[in-house]
Amino acid sequence: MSNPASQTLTIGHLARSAGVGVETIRYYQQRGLLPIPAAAGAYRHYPVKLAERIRFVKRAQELGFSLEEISELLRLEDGTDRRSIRRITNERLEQIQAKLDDLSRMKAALSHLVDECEHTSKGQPCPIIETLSTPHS
Amino acid sequence: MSNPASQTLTIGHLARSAGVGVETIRYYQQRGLLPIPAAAGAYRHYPVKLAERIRFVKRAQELGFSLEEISELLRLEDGTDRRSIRRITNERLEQIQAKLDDLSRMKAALSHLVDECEHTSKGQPCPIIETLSTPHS
DNA sequence: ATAAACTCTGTTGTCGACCCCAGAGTCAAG
DNA sequence: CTTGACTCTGGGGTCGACAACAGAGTTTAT
Repeated sequence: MSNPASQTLTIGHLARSAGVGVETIRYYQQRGLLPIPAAAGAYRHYPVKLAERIRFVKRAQELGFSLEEISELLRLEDGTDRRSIRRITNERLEQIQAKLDDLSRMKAALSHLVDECEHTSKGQPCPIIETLSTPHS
Repeated sequence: MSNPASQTLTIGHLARSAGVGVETIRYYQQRGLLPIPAAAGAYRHYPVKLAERIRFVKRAQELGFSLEEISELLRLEDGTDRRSIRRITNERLEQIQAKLDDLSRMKAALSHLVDECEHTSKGQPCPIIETLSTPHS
């Protein structure tokens, strides 16, 4: 405890304070999302501020950003290059839209099939199996 | 070519005729999605019919079924147990709906942010970065 | 008859985002 | 000063659906 400011934590405390596992932190370090502080003594001392950075990452993940995209965002973290930030975010939006369209198609197709399956007589083959069995519509 | 009916193919021909790679077929065999024909001679002879089964799998995958779910469906392939087939399909539909809701939330959040980012003055911090940096809304 | 192309079995690698373990060293409390 | 909880490095394992490769044997076309 010879730190002047003492605004540092061990990796375990940092992990708990950010709500992640220790391995997550180490993984982020490897990926370049977090700096690796120089070891003072045998253990490293992590600035408290890093907890914010970790939560940044976690929130971005909840919005569907990949760690790759997030490290791009982190490089722009000062917020000055808004055009780039919007570009990344818009790319994400396009991916989301594509996935939404995809899923909507699936949903429509499947609910249609369930519907048909419920309304065709028992003599007929099951439309779900039928559809999967024959060249695609 | 001493086959009587000769309705068989080598694995490579089967793969091409079904539009997949040889490894895919072997993988499906391991997973129990495809039977492993007894080897006649050194190579195995694959009934042409298997191509249909493979395409069944592929179409089901396009609709978002996992191989695990697909093997359930294959066990019901005769189409007699429609209730089970509908159950599986409905489960899939629920998963799809959940994912749709998820993505819609993300989309709303992100487009809102992009919008804000475009309309706040340059002196202010970028709202996208801001949002990612502070406790979640 | 020979070469190209294929098949067989079995193993390993890929992607993404971690989790878990081992073994050795270290720190803080009692 | 001991004990227990922690940290360090380095490795391996996980999930899903394959792809790639190795090395040996086989078939087919020329």
